[in-house]
Amino acid sequence: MEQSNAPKPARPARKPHQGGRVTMATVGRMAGVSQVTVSRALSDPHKVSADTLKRIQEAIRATGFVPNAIAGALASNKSLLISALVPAITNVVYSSLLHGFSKKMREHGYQIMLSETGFDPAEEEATLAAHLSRRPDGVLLTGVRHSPDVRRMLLGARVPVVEIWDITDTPIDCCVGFSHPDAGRAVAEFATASGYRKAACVLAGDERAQRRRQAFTDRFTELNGTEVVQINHPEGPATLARGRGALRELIDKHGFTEGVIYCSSDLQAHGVLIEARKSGIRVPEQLAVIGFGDQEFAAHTDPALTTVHVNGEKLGLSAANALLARFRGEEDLASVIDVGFEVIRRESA
Amino acid sequence: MEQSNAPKPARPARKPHQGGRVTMATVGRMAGVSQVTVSRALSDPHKVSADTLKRIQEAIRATGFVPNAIAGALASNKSLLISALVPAITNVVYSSLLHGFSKKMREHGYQIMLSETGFDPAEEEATLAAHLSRRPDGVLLTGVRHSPDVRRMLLGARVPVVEIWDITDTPIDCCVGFSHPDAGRAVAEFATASGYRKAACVLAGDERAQRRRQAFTDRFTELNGTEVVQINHPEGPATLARGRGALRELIDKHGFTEGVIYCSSDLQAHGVLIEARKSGIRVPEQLAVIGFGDQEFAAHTDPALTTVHVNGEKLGLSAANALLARFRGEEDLASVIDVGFEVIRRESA
DNA sequence: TTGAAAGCGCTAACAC
DNA sequence: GTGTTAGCGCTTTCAA
Repeated sequence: MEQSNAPKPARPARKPHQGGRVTMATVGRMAGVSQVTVSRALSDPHKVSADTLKRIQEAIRATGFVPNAIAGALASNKSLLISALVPAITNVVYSSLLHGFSKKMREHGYQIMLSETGFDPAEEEATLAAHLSRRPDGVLLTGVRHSPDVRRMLLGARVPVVEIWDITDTPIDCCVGFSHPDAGRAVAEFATASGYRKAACVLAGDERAQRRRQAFTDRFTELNGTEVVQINHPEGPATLARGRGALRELIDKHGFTEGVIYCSSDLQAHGVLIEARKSGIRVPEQLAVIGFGDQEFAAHTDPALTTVHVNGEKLGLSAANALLARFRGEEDLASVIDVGFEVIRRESA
Repeated sequence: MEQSNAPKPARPARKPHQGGRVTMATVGRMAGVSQVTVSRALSDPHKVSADTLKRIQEAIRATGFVPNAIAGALASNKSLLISALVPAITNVVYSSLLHGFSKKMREHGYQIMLSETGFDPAEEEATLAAHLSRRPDGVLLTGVRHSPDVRRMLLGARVPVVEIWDITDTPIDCCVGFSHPDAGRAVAEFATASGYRKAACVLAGDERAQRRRQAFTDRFTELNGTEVVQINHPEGPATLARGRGALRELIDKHGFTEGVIYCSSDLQAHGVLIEARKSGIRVPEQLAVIGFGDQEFAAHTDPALTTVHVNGEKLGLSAANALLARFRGEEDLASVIDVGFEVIRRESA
């Protein structure tokens, strides 16, 4: 009887997946080469002889082979996935950022895993955890204020991170954005220089809008010695309806009928414009209006909206470049990229 | 000398990854159990004794273990990833769909891999191929017109697919949307019933907008026996600026100064409204305006915009439910879900 | 230029 | 309740 220190005949511990899946092995068999050669043909075609390459390509076509990036990711420890967290994709500010960002990343073979956080830190944390388990090669976060757990998770994952739409001296890894307080102050100075001595703020939105408002208010008061009237809707999105309501409130409750109104978004500013027109208030003669964001429509309202321009698509692109540079392992990377902003004078102020 | 038909001592064919990565094995070692038990503790906690469970959870906390979903996906053949392709995320129509869709999917543990196709079939094809290599568990496509290659790839991947924002009798798998021609006809009938005998179409956008326009035109002509004036900007996005320009063109080149103007989007309709006001044209007395989409602002323009409402978030939710039902392997699944639309009469027509 | 072997970190299947 | 084994489909390494 044969000695049996040879390896035991393997017991099938597991049924194979449902039949028919085409793998590199299948393709290789068809082309008369091994599985590795197929892998090489795909990742480094010039490391394979022209003849085999052709046979492999034919086999791929014939079988309809689609490489399994999951297996590739596991083996190479590169997922080619980028995790992107934004507060709300229905907000054009963020979706246009993403547009520029993902375009660039896609060109380099990365796909975007996208989630909304709804301005909620707890949601951000939970979503980030879910994303990190998918082992993204990079992470895009909106804003620079994050929970300690978010920072900890990110640091632990040793993954490049870019925070956008704001800047700070202490980014997790790097940030691309602009100073919101600076923007608020710039508007206050612009308004003052334009001769307005009274002001109101119309706010709806996130913590960044709050900081713009605060800086505007402080600076305007400092320059003009007058209080700034505040209309705040911190909860929920900035909408045209809220802009209209805000002007009503300003007029009816605050008797605010002259001066400048600084809105936290173009959409609200547009609402103010509409309500002003409806109420027979002339803009900018009686009331001036300044928006924020310079969305497409801002140049085409009547009167055209004076606002603050930020190049969202370029910002998204810079963010992508920051990540890509990190993937390349470049040294001396900037950790704070300030893309700035610009006050655009049109007709409304 | 010992006989050597025993397996050869393994030669390290590959260096291990950089040190320090925490795996289930690490956690198990720390908790005094095997790796599988850790796996079970995570996926089926009640299959593990309370005591071990506690030790495992402690070990997880202590090590900062984050499960590797890539490895899980490879082993289980489930990626928990959904591929979503939309024409443009900066268009609120699509982003609000996505909002509802991804919310629901996320609740069930799925993450969204998102790409834009820019209304370009070739782009859609290339992006889909990239997505499919990531082995998504489901695919969301916008529209029902896709290249043969797209259909072939999808069928070959044997993955549930939901096509949204349009319907057809021959979906790849299933579709959730509404009939665009029906919507166009409904507007024609609404306009006719409202007493308008002359009409113009202002169009910018995709093939679906084209079909609405065509149906509107045919039906309006059929009912009123009058030609419908056409302003077409098939390339590029629908914008406020284009709406304004369209009205100028209608007035200056076509002498169109009475009747109803049907726009392919609310944004353009809003542009028409603004231009009309600026030109001293009364709406709806002289010119009536109808939009499409019922975006948030539509109810708050002045005059308020008459438009066609489609519940985008609900549509996204239905799409998610359709996929989830397929994941559950339910039988007798509807392959065409018509969510309908509604003409909303406000002040502009 | 090609191939063999090992292993990425997990889940499925089965035995105890 | 827990462990053992095999394997998911690739990439990496080394040898030829």
